[in-house]
Amino acid sequence: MSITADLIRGHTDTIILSLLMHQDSYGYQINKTIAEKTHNQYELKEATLYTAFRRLEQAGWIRSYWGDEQTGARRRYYTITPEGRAAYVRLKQEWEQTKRMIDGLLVEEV
Amino acid sequence: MSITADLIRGHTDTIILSLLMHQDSYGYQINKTIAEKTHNQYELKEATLYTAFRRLEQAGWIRSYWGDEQTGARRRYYTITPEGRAAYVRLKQEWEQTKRMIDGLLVEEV
DNA sequence: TTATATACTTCGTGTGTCAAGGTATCTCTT
DNA sequence: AAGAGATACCTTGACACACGAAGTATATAA
Repeated sequence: MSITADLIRGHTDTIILSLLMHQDSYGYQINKTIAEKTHNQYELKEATLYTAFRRLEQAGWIRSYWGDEQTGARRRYYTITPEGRAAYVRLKQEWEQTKRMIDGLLVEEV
Repeated sequence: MSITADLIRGHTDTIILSLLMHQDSYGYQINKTIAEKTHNQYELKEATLYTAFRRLEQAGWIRSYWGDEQTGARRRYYTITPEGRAAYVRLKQEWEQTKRMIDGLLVEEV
């Protein structure tokens, strides 16, 4: 989409988990939601997105199931697990801490 | 040091440039300053640090010269170039933008 | 019928981080 | 005089995440 890319690295999982906190969703929709919420400033690359799903499922933080669409392409839905919710809380705290840390390191006066 | 690690990825260069905005410095000291400023929450691994220096010098954002220490280990000092200062301004803006973006994506209610 | 949107997947590559190892000098303690 | 610890730098190889590119398949709008 624009600038950002490497700066997000490491936050992908947190972002995905965050969206799943509300409700189950599937890859394509999750990405559209991200685009929407960031006013089209950001969108995950498909490969990144699906890699993250596999990683999160591997970690036991999400579970997946096929939707029962009668029409259109099949959708693989994801649910966040209790462990995933706990992980999200941790990751969010880490984000807050990291944010403060970086802010403390970057000088104001330019 | 603690938690953080992957979350910083991509901000290393910005942090180093930020410290060089004040004054010239050398690897070891830069790392100590980071540790100090973050209350020992964070410190770059040496390999990461020196890799970053090479990358930044390659990009023309910093220049290096040997200090004239009469005693103790030799020190390679780094100076930020005008291009480096311009880059820093950009990187800091990108950080602010990324920060807002991620904040907008992470739900409050847990 | 062609293009576009929806939807998922896999493979190979690149970049940044880091563990581990190395070199060398100085100071403080024993 | 020997040894430990701090200071200071450097290189190599491995790993993880992100991503470009390509492929599959269905539905709809032009």
